Amino acid sequence: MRRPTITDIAKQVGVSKGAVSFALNGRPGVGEATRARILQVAKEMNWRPHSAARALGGARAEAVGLVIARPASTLGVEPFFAQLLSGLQAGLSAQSVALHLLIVEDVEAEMEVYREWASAHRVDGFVMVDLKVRDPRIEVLEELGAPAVVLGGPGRHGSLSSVWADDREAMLSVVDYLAALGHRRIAHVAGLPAFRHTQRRTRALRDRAGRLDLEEAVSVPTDFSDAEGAAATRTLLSRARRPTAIVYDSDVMALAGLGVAGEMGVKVPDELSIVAFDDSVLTRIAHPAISALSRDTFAFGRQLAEVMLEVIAEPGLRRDVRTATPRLVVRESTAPPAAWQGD
Amino acid sequence: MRRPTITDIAKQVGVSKGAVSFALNGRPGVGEATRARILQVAKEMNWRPHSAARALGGARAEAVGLVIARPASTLGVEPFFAQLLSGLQAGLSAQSVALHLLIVEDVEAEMEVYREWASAHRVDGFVMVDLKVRDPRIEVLEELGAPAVVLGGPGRHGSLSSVWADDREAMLSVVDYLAALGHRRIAHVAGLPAFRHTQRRTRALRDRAGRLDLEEAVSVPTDFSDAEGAAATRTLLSRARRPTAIVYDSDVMALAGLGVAGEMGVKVPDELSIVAFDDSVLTRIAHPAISALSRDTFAFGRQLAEVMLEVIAEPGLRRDVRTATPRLVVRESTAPPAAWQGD
DNA sequence: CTTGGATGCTAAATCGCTCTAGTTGCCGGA
DNA sequence: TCCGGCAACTAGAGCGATTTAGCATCCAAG
Repeated sequence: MRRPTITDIAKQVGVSKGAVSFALNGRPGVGEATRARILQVAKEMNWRPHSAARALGGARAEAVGLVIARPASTLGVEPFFAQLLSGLQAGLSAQSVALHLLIVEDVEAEMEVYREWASAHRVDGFVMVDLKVRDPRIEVLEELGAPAVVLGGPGRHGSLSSVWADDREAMLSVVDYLAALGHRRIAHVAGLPAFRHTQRRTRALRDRAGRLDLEEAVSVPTDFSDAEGAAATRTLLSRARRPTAIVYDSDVMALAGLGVAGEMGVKVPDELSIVAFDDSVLTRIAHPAISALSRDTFAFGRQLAEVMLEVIAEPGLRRDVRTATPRLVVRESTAPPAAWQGD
Repeated sequence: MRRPTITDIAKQVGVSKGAVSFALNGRPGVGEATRARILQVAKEMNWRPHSAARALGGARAEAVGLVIARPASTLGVEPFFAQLLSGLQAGLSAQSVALHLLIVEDVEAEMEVYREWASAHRVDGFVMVDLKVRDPRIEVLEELGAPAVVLGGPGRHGSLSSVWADDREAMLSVVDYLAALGHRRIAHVAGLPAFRHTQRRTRALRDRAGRLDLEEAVSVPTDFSDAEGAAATRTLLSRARRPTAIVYDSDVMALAGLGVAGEMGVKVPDELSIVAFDDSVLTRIAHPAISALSRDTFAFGRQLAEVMLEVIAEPGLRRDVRTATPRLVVRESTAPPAAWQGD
């Protein structure tokens, strides 16, 4: 048995297709009695809209697209994305807008999907994550003229809207705190250098190190994996004068680093303080629990949704929203350095 | 400037729409020379297909749907899904079939999405995960007549195809190993009792406990969260005669349990052995590293894709594929119980 | 009694593509 | 020379919805 169409409903009720369309979309053009009968029959026949047909007509797709180009192994462990997705979806579904998520191999594929979805009216707008230094996706989205919101900033995202947290500010607060505890040799196990936020964090550390006159402040780039996080930690702790504090760009790497410290007999927090960018179950589960920069990622996703809906409603609008700066939650992994005896 | 359509191409080349359609889809009906010219112009105009229009005509959507009804907090930490997705996508994209992923609040919403996507021809088939005891989704999918593959089994999924790993066999291997080490009191921190696989694991433990004449073998249900995993562990370890081994239904809960053991001064593995169902970075990162039931989740996803494509190609076909049983990888968290002195 | 404007509805065009049923032109065979 | 057959291509219907133009009908005001 075929799926019912508005034509079937029209026949059944004895009115025209147009009338049915008006009734089902709650717009004027039909009387109350007819409208009620149409809705009744539609329900009985278990009718539901054919989104492809709607899209053809040029109507709203009532969906936004999110394409992520990342190896799944990275994606899996980071609670950040799941939380973000959850918030995003909550915000969108309030206006019954769906979220179309696709995970692809690389940025090339990601841009191709943008083009396809845009030209097929599959979505009304895009959310772009993992802003890179000189990001080619910006240009594609601008060219397509599709509403888009970039997660990340500030700046460097052309004419697109953005929602961002201040990574620089967050990093400064961590460095200040560690310096106040007495740390003079601080290392930073960073993420992919191609990411804008990695760059901002790295630069923040360097800037502040100069101002505070720290003895050492290195950033070691990694690919965000636990393996490279562990390797970087091993290298750092093998030095003659090893750092007394390490800041990790993700919770997974922090956990891996904690493991390496244990394996090398370096006591946390007595001989080494550890701080993680991004908070999650992992930092709380660990022993000792890891001090982390925490933020309400769910709320972040919600804000993203809000901005997205605004931009869709009013194309051409450009919004730049700065969200709350992640705040340092101190747990058991940070303490004054062992050798600290005043300045 | 409007997006180019086949009509534009037809005009430009000087042929009919039909010819263009034939050429672009690589089917007979046009000469080689014309075909080449059409493809050339299509490329120049940067044309790409409008999937909605295709779907309207009743053609393949070249996409499969995966809807997950889970709180994002659970989703985020478990690497299982990301790995699975990755494998699934790899398998599908080999035939350039896309994957449409949606995360929803509950099973009701999930079924609604099934109906919508099916009636809108948005996907050619569905992958269903998290098979429940008496699962209402089975009926919906059968009624829709859409090709579908269930992850989980064996049995209890009506006329739908399935891909599954033998949870029972896996649990038995763990229990046998622990018993061989000398453990007589084994606990099981289980997942949601509504899940089929939770049920199978629980039953396997109970069955084997009888056969091996164990002193104790309890299963404690949880919601898969680290919080409940920790709470269950606390309760178990607070008993007068506490278990000497605990099997956790997920890696996250195992990690949480390990934390609780540390906090209560129970030494792992000397006083307590820990085993995790599902392997990942987390079990390797932990200290001591956690013994876990490991499987190639990526390959699992790939197999899922294969079966999905087969079922789409030949509707009505029913396949039941049993994949490799997860194998126990022994790490540092398992050992003979401290008090063990022969029988 | 006529006119004007709502109101309630219909008919048909439209969106981009696929696919079937022709139509045309050319080649080879009798 | 004529015809059958095939390859190459065209015309146009159809997919399920939206949307616009237009047509009755009815009521109120002049």
